[in-house]
Amino acid sequence: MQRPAAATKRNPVRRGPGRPPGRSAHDGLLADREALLDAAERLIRAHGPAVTLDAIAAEAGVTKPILYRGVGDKDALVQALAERLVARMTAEVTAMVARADGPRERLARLVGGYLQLASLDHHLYLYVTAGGRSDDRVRQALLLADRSAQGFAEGIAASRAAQGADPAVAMAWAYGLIGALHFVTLWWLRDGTTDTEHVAEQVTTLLWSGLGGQGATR
Amino acid sequence: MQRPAAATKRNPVRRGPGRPPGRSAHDGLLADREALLDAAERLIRAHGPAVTLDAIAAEAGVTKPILYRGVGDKDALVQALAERLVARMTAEVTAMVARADGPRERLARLVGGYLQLASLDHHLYLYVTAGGRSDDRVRQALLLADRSAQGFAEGIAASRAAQGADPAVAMAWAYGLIGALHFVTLWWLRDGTTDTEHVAEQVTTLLWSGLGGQGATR
DNA sequence: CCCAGTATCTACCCCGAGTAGTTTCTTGTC
DNA sequence: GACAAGAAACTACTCGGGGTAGATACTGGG
Repeated sequence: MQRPAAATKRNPVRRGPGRPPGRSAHDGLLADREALLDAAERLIRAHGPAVTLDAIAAEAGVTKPILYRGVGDKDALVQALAERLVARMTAEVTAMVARADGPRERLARLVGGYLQLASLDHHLYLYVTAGGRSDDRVRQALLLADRSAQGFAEGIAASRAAQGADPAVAMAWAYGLIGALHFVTLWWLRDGTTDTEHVAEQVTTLLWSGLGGQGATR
Repeated sequence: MQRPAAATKRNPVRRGPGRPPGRSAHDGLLADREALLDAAERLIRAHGPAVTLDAIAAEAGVTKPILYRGVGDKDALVQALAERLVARMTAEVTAMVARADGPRERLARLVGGYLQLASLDHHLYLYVTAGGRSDDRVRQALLLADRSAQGFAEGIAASRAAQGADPAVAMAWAYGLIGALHFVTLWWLRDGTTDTEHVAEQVTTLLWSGLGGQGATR
């Protein structure tokens, strides 16, 4: 029940718990949600997907409870980062796709863009696709997919409907597409045997023409 | 430096560390590698993918160090279980595929078999695809894929060569295929909106004819 | 000036992976 | 057959990361 040691009012030797002295509120603009997520991204980019929540909080200049208040638990962090990553990738890929001629070329740009963006952010990509702690492993694995499948599915359904084909396949196709992209990305990030363009072209061919390959020669 | 309590020679009240009395060696045939893996599978099937190594050891009638001696660390366990699962799935799917007519029908059986077998063993499937602890998350995600991609790739390369097409796409296609199957499986296991056959048919169509869909009407 | 309320930190808990060290059994040797 | 060296198997620990409780300092209204 006694002050730990010689911790007089302005003594910087802090020991016990409690809000630290100094630092009046609104001092720096620390610790809002976006700043926390920015710090997490920075650290993951720099140190790989194995960073701890303590380290992320420290990078943001705060401590764990603040991180929990602002973002939530680790699953929530992963989910928030996934949403930001998906938003960025979607925007970039959409822009790439817009500058394309036929539908096949659009697919080619999508595949190439996905590979390229994932490799640029590959630590973050890994954190988001495999970083979770949840018992519900499925949620983690499908996080990226869930966020982008809706958009994919709409595109697929619209395209199919325009062709007079059944649009009900959209969801299954969306997850299949993303799964294919994801695994090829992981494989390519790990082994990196071929160059991007080559792999992208191969995957595009698979996704466009299928194993049946009626149009595969190209 | 004294015996904990009243633990006389035949007193079943064991306290301190040390090999337990009784149990002469070769008593029961416990604790060989296969028995350990069997116990792990049993427990995962029964209790989901969140089982601990302690629990697995207990299920096998031994303790953690024995599990480590027989199998290795958690990554090794996951890998060993993945190999067994892949072996079983490959055998079953191969048998199914053998009873099929054309190449498209073979693909359809492969897809359907994959979905069906994964759903039968879905806890184990999740443990193997998402259960690892490794910092190298990629390895975990690709474990199943690595084990089966080789076989897929050979099949693809052979088929392509027979058609006079470039077999170099085989590896990329194999990972793409498995990724598509895996994500559709996860999605379907989680949401389960449609019945197996329907989803399998949709995925088969995607993989056989692609998004281009020159032969998509079937 | 004081008190309620709020912000933030330190120090802890929990749980699971992995390991050290102790005890018992076995087997070879005299 | 007694004994010692070594193998086998256990208990109990450390370590590390996620998550939380409780202590302490700042802020603003009465």
